[in-house]
Amino acid sequence: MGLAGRIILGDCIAAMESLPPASVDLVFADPPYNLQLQGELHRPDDSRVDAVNDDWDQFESFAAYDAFTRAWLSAARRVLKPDGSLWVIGSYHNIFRVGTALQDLGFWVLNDVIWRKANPMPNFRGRRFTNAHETLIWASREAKARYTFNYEALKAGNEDVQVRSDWFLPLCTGEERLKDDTGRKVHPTQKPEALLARVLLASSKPGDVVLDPFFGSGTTGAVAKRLGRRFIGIERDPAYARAAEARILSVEPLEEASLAAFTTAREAPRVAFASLIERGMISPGTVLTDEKGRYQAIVRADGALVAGPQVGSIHKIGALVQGAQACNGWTFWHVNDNGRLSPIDALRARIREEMGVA
Amino acid sequence: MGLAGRIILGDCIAAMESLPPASVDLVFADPPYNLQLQGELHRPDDSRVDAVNDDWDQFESFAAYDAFTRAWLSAARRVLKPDGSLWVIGSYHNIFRVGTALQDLGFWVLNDVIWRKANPMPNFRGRRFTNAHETLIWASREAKARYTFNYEALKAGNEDVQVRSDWFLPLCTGEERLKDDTGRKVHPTQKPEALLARVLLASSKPGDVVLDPFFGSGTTGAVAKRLGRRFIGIERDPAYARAAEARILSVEPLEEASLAAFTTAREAPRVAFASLIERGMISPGTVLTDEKGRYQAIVRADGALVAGPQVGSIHKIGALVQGAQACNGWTFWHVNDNGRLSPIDALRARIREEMGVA
DNA sequence: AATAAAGATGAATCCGCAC
DNA sequence: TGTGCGGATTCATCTTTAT
Repeated sequence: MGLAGRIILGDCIAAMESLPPASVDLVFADPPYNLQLQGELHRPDDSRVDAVNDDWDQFESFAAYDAFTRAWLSAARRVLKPDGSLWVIGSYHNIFRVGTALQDLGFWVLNDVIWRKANPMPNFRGRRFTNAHETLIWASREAKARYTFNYEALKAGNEDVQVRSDWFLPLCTGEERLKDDTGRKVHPTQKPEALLARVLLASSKPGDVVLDPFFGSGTTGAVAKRLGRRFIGIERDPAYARAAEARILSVEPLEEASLAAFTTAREAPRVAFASLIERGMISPGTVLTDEKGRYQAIVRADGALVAGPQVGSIHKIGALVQGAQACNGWTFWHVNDNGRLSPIDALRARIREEMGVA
Repeated sequence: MGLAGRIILGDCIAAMESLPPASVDLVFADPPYNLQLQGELHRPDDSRVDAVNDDWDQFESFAAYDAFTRAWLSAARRVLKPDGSLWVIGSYHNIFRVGTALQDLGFWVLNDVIWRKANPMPNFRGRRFTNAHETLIWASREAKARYTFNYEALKAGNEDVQVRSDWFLPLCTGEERLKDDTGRKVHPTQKPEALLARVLLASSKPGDVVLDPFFGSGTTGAVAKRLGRRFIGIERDPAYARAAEARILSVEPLEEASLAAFTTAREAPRVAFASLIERGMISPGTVLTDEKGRYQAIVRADGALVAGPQVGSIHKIGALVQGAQACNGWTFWHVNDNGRLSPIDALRARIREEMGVA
């Protein structure tokens, strides 16, 4: 088993410009945070906090950071497919700059998502609230994009309740945290795989191409490989890139059965109401009612419904009799099935079953 | 007892410019969010969502919104004392613009704080994550300010634990929500008093002057009066200002002794099956069975279960394989744990223990 | 009167294909 | 590129009505 993706060594803007346009389904970016730490930070016991102050994280000014941000976001936008989307993670130091820049460039914000940390670092000086979260922005390439969102699958894994914009997850520690020979962490801001897993499961499909322009220790690549996505990682530090490659090589992809897309109600093939009549499931002249028997309509041979002087589709007539804006006729209208009311949607389900679509 | 503060009727920028410089200890601002709503939105039951589409929330472009933001932030900065601080609340529609502007103007971000809504409006169309939070930015007037932060009092009121940057609070509804004679809400975006109470308790002292340039229905004034702070509220809509005045007049100030409480709302402990997978307690592809091994299902990476052609939650699939109406998947499904079947509910209990929600 | 069922509602950038 | 229309979609909480 190979890498199941590629790691490009070099500057992320140049590397993205070398990629073909509209070739990427999803971008996940964890850009430098522009932390303006003044001096070193010490814990109450005087031990030094291993803060994020590597060279790559220093920017002279907000203007320089903004220019850098616009440059990489523009490059990312070029390589994104029209229906692709982008995630960026950041903290209050940089996320407002990033959010403003991506809105200005035409990205369309879909959600901001809060990663609530289960075990954040306390505020040792007691001068602020414990900084217990980071912010992710999820945005489509443009306002009208038909982006991927696996709503039903996420809901099924979440007690049948739709997933909220605040996610509670532990930090990346322990076994998962990459360490070098001397036991020191390889990368200062390694993200937990659980976070990337949620991102990829929510907004990409198996086989999609996921680009991470700030690859670092390769969490995006590791999770992409495991979840059957392809990846492109760009990293300018050879040491990080080597660590990422070794890490990803040891990842086992999951079986297809635990990944396959399932057909949702939205994607299920259309069934015409007339086909119920053609198959003899409903006879012309049958009286349909709503669940409580308050409204009724008569089935015509051509699949239209009649309610008084009105003729129309099951949806139109359903809306009309209720005085509603819209109506799903499949769930609204019922037939009398041996003395019990049953929605005509049950008949549609039988047809779909025959068609071999669950 | 009078108002214990003043309400200025008029444009907030002009009004702030008429105030003396360096005269205010704290600013709390709830500016327009620039929502940019398109058409109407209906709930699945066809009822119409009462959207915020008031004139005051309409801006021509991001540039226009940015200009407005910079103008009011500049005016607010002038009236702030050197050691004063400022809070702004917003959503992803506007908060990045606000955060960028205030950083550019020299404010120093101390925290971003997440208001996690206990009862947010769902995403009715299932196209995004539930937008379940709003963001507050807390910033001092300048980087070296000796701002007020009542660390010890907050910690003491929070079970001796540092207060985190994510706050779980319900929406402003019920009795607290101001209604007019016809029973309609007075203001479309009234904030909960508990939110303002946390802000004022954290970052102001009794007797401090708190300025709210977007006073609306006067939540800031009501809480300020109750907590023994003075307030200046600026509101351009006379109807809102009148409602705010009447509201605040009926507020009783609290005794000083009872001011310190920083109580946390109780969160319903809910563990998603997907989180067992994220934490590596169950691997995708694992076969779950019932207690007697009669039924089985495969765990997907996203936390759904697969049984033959069917995909769904642990509860839905549990019900389906049994032909039952409903099923508690937590107690029905078991994993093979070293040759012994153990209910997945045992794994959930371990997570709950970690979360401290036994 | 007490309990249950039904209705209302909240800062929302909320569809997609065929013609 | 616009229009028409099939038909898919909701959670927690508080209030009102029914039993």
